[in-house]
Amino acid sequence: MSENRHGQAPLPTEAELEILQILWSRGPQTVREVHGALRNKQTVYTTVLKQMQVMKEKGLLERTERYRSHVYAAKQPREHTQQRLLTDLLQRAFSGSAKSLVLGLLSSRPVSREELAEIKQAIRKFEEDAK
Amino acid sequence: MSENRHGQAPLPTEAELEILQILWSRGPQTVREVHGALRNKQTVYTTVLKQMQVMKEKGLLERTERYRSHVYAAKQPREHTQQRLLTDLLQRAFSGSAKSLVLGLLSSRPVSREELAEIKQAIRKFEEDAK
DNA sequence: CTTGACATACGATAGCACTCGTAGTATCTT
DNA sequence: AAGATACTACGAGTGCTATCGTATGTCAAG
Repeated sequence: MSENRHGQAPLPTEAELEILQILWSRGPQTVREVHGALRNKQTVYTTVLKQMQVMKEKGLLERTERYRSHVYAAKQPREHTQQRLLTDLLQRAFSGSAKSLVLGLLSSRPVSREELAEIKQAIRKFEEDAK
Repeated sequence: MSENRHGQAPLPTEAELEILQILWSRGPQTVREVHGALRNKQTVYTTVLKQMQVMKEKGLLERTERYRSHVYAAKQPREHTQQRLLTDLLQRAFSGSAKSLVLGLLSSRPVSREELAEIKQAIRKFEEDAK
């Protein structure tokens, strides 16, 4: 009853994504530690606990029992989840057109020269890797 | 009580976006017409009606009274909403890094030669317009 | 004028995300 | 041993989305 049929976990919600970000950047953490990292949000300890329990049930997190407290880790790497979220938006909002997505990205806000250079570099990097 | 404080409507939800897509591509429509365009979803007429009423309340749609039935139109153009959705995802999932977003976009699935060319062209187009 | 077709308005419900309080349990300290 | 401390488990409430059924209004044809 816990996992999905294809072992494919659902896309994380807003609050779940925040927790994942912490686990991705800091590595496996206890609930206490995650709660500490979220202190800017005024959310109570047991809320974070409950949320991470639900995420484990959904297959978003893995849990390793430990001496005193449990340690949670993201089940999927950051890039994988980012790509799934992006693909989802690409379909829903851009009808699958990567071109208009990129165009939208550039015109959505002032893009610095550095940022543009980085983007172009990302494309070159991809072209290299493709060979 | 209808509009937002800044006249800034909330981001559309999944189902709302589907309705917006129809209005963007076909222009202003009655509920009956939108319902017709959604016949693949097995959703009842009054559901679509209610949804569009809510969207008007949120400021996502405009309504013009008419002889017998109302006509609804998207309040914001497609590009504007696409950009807001994209910016939202950029912040939430990519910590604002446009570079990793583009990289994620490219590696998320097989990208055809044509698609890649289109993307590069989009960037050139943006660089032109920037001058 | 009555009836049928077609429209809007709106209440009720189910599901999900998020939140918190309380209870239970194990460990540490004195 | 007893109380303080720290952790997990879980029920329950709130708010929002999506859905549908029913009530109501309007017009046109007979």
